[in-house]
Amino acid sequence: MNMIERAKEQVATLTLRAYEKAVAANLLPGGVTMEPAVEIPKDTANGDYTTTFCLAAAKSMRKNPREVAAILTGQMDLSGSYFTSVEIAGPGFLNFSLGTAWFADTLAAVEREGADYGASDTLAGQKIMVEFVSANPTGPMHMGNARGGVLGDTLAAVLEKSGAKVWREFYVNDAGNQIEKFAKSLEARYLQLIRGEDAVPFPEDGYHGEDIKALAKDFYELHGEAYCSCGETERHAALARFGLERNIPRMKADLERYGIKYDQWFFESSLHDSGYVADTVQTLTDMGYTYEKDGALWLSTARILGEKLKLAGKTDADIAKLELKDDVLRRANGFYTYFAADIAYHRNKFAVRGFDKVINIWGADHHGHVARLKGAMDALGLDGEHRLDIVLMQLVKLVENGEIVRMSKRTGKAVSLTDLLDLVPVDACRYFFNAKPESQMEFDLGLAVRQDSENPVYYVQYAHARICTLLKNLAAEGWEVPAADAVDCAVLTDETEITLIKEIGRYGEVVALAARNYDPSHINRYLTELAAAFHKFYTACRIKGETDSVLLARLKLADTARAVLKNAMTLIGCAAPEKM
RNA sequence: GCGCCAAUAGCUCAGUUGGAUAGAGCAACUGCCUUCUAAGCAGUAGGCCGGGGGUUCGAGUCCCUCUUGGCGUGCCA
Repeated sequence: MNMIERAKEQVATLTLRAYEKAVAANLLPGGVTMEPAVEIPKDTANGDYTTTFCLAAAKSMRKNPREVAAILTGQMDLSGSYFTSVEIAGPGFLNFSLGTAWFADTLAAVEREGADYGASDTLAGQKIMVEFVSANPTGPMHMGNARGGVLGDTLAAVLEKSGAKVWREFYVNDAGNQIEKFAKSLEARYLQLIRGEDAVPFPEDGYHGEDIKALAKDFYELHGEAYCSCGETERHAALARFGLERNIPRMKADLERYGIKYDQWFFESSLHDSGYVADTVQTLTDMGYTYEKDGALWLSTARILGEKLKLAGKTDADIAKLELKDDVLRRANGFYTYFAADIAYHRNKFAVRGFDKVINIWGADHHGHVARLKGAMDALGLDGEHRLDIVLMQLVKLVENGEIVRMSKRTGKAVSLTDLLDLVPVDACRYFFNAKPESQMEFDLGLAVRQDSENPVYYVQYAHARICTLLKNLAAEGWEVPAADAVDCAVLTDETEITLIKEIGRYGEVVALAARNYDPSHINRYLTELAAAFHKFYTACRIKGETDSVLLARLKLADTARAVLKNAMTLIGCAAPEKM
């Protein structure tokens, strides 16, 4: 249980105990069974914790909420608790104020738990896969992939911190139509090198990027004209294989520069080769979810989703309005669609590899796919509704000189991750891209280049470096950081000291929130607030030259702040430098 | 047309399950370094929380509706 949960639990217990005493003394009617709701007021003038119990329970007691509150405070015994006072406020809030017992417990918890501080076991025993980026291996990755990479990796870390066993996976789309398109594009560039640019037309829907030309050139230098006169199928296969063998290691290298490492790179082709796609489609057919039309095999998506919506309480008219459509699984030409492979892939995640939960980070442009994939999992009896979660991430709008730069592989104007990292340091990228997934973001290239002290990541890193120097200077004078139980928290009375301890104590709650909401950006904001709390403390309170008990308590407080800053920065993948 | 996401300070965004006087950073302005890192701190200014209805003790938050922006609605992936 984290420090906030412990305090909240005490508020609820104290309130209920006071209520029971009031009932026993015939001051209030009995029979109220509701659990007191405990909140943290926005304004600390209203205490550190507040309960709305009196507001909520007053009605059934046929009393005024303030009256109930007055009776409860009269019966309340705070001795031995974290709290030093309880006050009635506003329409009937009960406001509790924290005392040194909670401060001491917080410092002790950070000391005891070390790198595990902030961790919980809320997801213990859960095997979770986070699949993210999964960019097409047909070209370099772009800004949207950078955001997905940071988001996925940080989310995975946050879930790990909550006790889950997390598997990071990259799905490599090395089969299907776009690989064929990739091969045809390479083929055109390759033949152009041999026969001249005007002699070979470039496919209209091919990949126009410079990287394709470069790959074709490398291929030509390696194989010469050997693949000029062979059959088209053989040439396509050779070119595609060559291209993928070049591109995939580059993607790995780019992601590693961001500190992102996967447990597995899963190849779509393996699902086709093993017959698992065919088997999955056959299974759906055996279950009666498919039919043939116009030579293709269709999945009855409309029926599957329609029945699901009906169970959820939608009317036939509502459902009709959605104009649900069926999907092709196997084309008339005999090839399986991407959708069929994706169903097989997700069936594999659940049925073969046994993940309890699968989280996919997708670009918002794929959202039309969410319901269909979940429906297909439901049809297979794998409960996609509850076990498959899709985090939709809005795309990054790249802006340069006020102009929007399109991020498309086809136009070839994309800014690659490599380019980006040459401009902006990794820490800044990780911090910047770790934003709320559903918010659209603009990335101004001009701004990125001169992103130095303006970037909030430096604010946070500076706080950490500042503490490290401070500790070093004090150590040189013979002052060692004391153990928590040797610190007298009663001397920590300055407002900035108390705010800082409260920030430190809040960390576990922030991690839990980030995990619950699948939104690791909570950690970013927390870091800014923790750093601010330290900077304010540092400005208001001196350490050197104070009396021993004050010096030691402040030294311990600073060191504890340092530990939590480092803990949280590590969690989001940012370095915590010891000097700047 | 239908669907998903968004709309809060000049800009980028916070705002937990509905709670008390809506917050922070950047930009602007004013102060603070002979004493532990000024990449910092203190202060000033900046708001019909897109519009309108509803639900209730109480709405930025929930429901309806309208407006604006992004995205989707392929035998593409």
